Amino acid sequence: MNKVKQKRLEAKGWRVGTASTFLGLSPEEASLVEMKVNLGQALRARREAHGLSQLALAKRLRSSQSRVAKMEAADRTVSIDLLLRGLVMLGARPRDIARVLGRGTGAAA
Amino acid sequence: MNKVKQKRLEAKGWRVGTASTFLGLSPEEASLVEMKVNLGQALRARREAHGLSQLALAKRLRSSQSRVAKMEAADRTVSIDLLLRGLVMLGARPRDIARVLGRGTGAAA
DNA sequence: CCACTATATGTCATTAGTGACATAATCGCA
DNA sequence: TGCGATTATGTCACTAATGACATATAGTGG
Repeated sequence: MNKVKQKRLEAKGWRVGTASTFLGLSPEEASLVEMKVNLGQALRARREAHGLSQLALAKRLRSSQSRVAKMEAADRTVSIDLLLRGLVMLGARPRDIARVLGRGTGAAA
Repeated sequence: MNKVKQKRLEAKGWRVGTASTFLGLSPEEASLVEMKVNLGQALRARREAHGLSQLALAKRLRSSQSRVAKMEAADRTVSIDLLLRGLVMLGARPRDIARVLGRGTGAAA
């Protein structure tokens, strides 16, 4: 797991980083969180590649800046559905999304 | 788009199949529906591979038989989050899910 | 035919996700 | 330094998703 991702998780209280953690987080839950974080990062990357602010993207999504921020941060209150909608709105096709999901953090490996 | 998938979509009123349709369904929405249908099919395949009934899977998911049926049918009322939870619960890893999402129906191609 | 099992479909109360807003950091840039 | 733009975080009313239940529709074996 890379530094950036870990920091992001810890910041949101996912309790991921330091060795003893992952306690209380089943492998299944970990998989889902991992996917969500990857999608959040991909969303940010795409948004920036499009030269859009969070506010600008929010308008396209008929959402709000704060929610976009939470999407990129993989906040507990954002669904994967919403992340996918955001990515698709930024031109991501299913195969692009597939590539993002596949990005291993080395969980099982 | 293959026959089975199309039948499934039409049955649920997604109005997909016959040439003139896809009207009122934006490319973005189509992408999302397509992914959802693929996930539903994958869920059924995995469940059957595990020799589980919908009811048995429902118990593992702490859900109900009816909801599992709706998941596999890609019902409008089921979220992609729920589908992913189901798949992960059946042992699918992110890379497995990625493969499912990537299955093109020829939308953009 | 009936009994049993599995799946499909509709409805509804409870819960979780959402958009919107306020506010606080953060980051140039003059 | 302050100012404008961008991003982060907390809260809340409203909406959509969920589990549960009832019921319907196959299919299977007596």
